[in-house]
Amino acid sequence: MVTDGEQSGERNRGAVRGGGRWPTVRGTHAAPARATSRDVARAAGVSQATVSLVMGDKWRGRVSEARAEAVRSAARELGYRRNLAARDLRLGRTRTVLLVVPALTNEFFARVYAGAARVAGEQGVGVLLYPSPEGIGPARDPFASARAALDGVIASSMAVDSLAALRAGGLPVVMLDSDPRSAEAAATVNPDIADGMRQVAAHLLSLGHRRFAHLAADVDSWTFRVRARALAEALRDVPDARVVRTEPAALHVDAGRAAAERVLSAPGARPTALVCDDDMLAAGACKAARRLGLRVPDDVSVTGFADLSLATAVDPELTTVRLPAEAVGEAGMRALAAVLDGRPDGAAELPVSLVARDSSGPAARGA
Amino acid sequence: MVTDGEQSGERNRGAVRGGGRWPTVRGTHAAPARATSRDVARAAGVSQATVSLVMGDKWRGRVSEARAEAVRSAARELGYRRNLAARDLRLGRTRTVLLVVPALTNEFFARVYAGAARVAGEQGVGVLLYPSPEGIGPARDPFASARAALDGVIASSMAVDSLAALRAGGLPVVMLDSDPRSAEAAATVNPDIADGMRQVAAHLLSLGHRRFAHLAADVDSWTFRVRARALAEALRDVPDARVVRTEPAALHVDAGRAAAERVLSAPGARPTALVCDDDMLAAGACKAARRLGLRVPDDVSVTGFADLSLATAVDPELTTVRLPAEAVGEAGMRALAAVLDGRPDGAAELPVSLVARDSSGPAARGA
DNA sequence: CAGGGTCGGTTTTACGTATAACGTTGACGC
DNA sequence: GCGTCAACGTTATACGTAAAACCGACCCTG
Repeated sequence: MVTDGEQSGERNRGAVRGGGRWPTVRGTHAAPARATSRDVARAAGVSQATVSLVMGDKWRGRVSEARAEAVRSAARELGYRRNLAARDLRLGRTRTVLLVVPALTNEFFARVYAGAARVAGEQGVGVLLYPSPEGIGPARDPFASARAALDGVIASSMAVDSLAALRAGGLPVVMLDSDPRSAEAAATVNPDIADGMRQVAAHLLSLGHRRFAHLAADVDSWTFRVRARALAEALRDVPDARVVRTEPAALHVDAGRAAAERVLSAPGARPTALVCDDDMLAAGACKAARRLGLRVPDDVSVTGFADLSLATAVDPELTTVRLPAEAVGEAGMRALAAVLDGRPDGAAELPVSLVARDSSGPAARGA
Repeated sequence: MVTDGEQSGERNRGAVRGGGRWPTVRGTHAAPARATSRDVARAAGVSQATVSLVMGDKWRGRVSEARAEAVRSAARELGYRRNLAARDLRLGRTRTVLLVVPALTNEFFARVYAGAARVAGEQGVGVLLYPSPEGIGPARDPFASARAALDGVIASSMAVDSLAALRAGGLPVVMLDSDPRSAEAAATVNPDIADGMRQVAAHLLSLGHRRFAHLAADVDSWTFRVRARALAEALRDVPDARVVRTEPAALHVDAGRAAAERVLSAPGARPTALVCDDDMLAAGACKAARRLGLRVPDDVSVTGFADLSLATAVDPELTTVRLPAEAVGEAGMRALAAVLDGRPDGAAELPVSLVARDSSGPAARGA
């Protein structure tokens, strides 16, 4: 039934190739010599095409259960794994997506990446990173570092100001932290930022705070605009609540410290609560308070955003909003996979939660 | 000279394929329809093989300068880029390496990754990450998440206790932060940890410190063993210098705080300087000091290791040893590339430098 | 002038997979 | 008993590249 001996010459050649192709490093270096679908076919007594069908899970009405099982067990026996290069070549795809984030050294994005990479690993796709060398800010040429072909793009709105360059490549794009109504993206994934800020406001209001300062980040992106708007809306209905907005500060501890020093030493009634756009700014605000001889939270409360590890490294530990960074990455990757499969995906919104720690407390009486 | 019309049917089929293969997402979606080496060959009036030679930069004595230039300009004209899937298939390689690090959320490793990814990008290779889900600690099955074929591995000694599992795959391995004399790795890349610790010791000695505590990390890996040894050796020749070693603490701020509290409140003469294995431990030590009513650096000096962004986020800012994390990643990637090219690479040692900030100061007199 | 080398290319082939196109075998209705 | 159809597989082919094998022409050398 199965022609057997005729192909042995071909196999021998394969062995020779294996020996020559792998340079012997440091003396010993075994050639992997992986099994191909043809090897599996031979072992299972079927044709190569059948193996492809079974391994690709496309055999529903085309291969009998018995043969399918034979193929699977032969594959297991030989340790067969599909050659991804050959598969990609045949399918004309890349199994590679580009993740555009401002900076990996920002823990939030490192965690977004970790989440995306985990899902990508499950799906057998690779994640290329566009490492913006300059930190937070628009990436000039997202393709500069990724000359390789791509299947799709996941981008943070903090790294790209316009999708024009990305769309020019004709690639589907999933946006993170961006306006869900943006029609440019194939899908969007956002933590529920507005809700987070509402929780912060409710927390501080319940502690008796009425004079707020909003320590804003200087990044012009959806996620920060939402913070500002949500805070303003949450305080609108409280009769005696007031909020001043500092001039925007760069996303660094030191910029946060400088901005906080200014607002805390400004003339007039001092705010009793500093609502910061990010944990790094909040850490800076705590430093500022200490330098001015103020105690946190006795004299002034401080809240952050993100819940980075930094939040518990500083003293006092920060009250902050925990953003599901890993989940953002995971959802982004899944959304892109869906789009690539032709299933259009909509806008996902992920829940967030307030973590109350030591940097917030009751408002000082009559201060 | 070049047969021209005969192949047009083939090309037409290609166009049809392009239309069918790319699912139309959200209405408009242009098919990329990339140029192949054969298209370039036709445009330049040469054979496909010649294009391959020229693009692969292997034409030194095999193709005339005139033709090579013709090929290059035709390629530029058509926007030709090599199809990596086809290339990989032909060469039997993967252009993918695995980076095994304890955790991306550890800023040090995020920076190592960033460096490696940058070099990898230049070389057109992808970097797969083994994301150890449990934080610092040995990775059980480095291949579990990376079922794809690999060309090589870069691993931190903090993530793998033994190379056995990696070597079993028959892959070349570059080790980071590991014993350079280890014969198992094809190459090693290390920051000059010993020198860093010597600089710390010299700095503190010059400030008059004589009673030291070494706040050690509980990770059993080369990089931490070297810290301990180098500190001991640096103090050996100083007559009245004494160093106590705390029981090892996990690499977290909180563990550092707990260990520091113990050593600072132990009976007997209190150490005037806390030498910590990592910035996170140092941050914890500062918290501990404050809780015990001690001032840093007036009552006790604290030093860290790594120079993470955390070092300047806490108050006071940490005196620490700056480790060239990005450079470690870059060197690791280059070393692996060298090994893969058959050029064996040795042990690289990268310079480090002490950054003196506010957490270290003159030893308290007679304390 | 024969024999060999070198230069500058081309032809051909194989990498391993997915899938369109094409048999083969029976069962079944009429 | 014959056409039809479905179920089950197989054959053949193309994806785009790299490189081995081949080949003509020209040059040198004895």
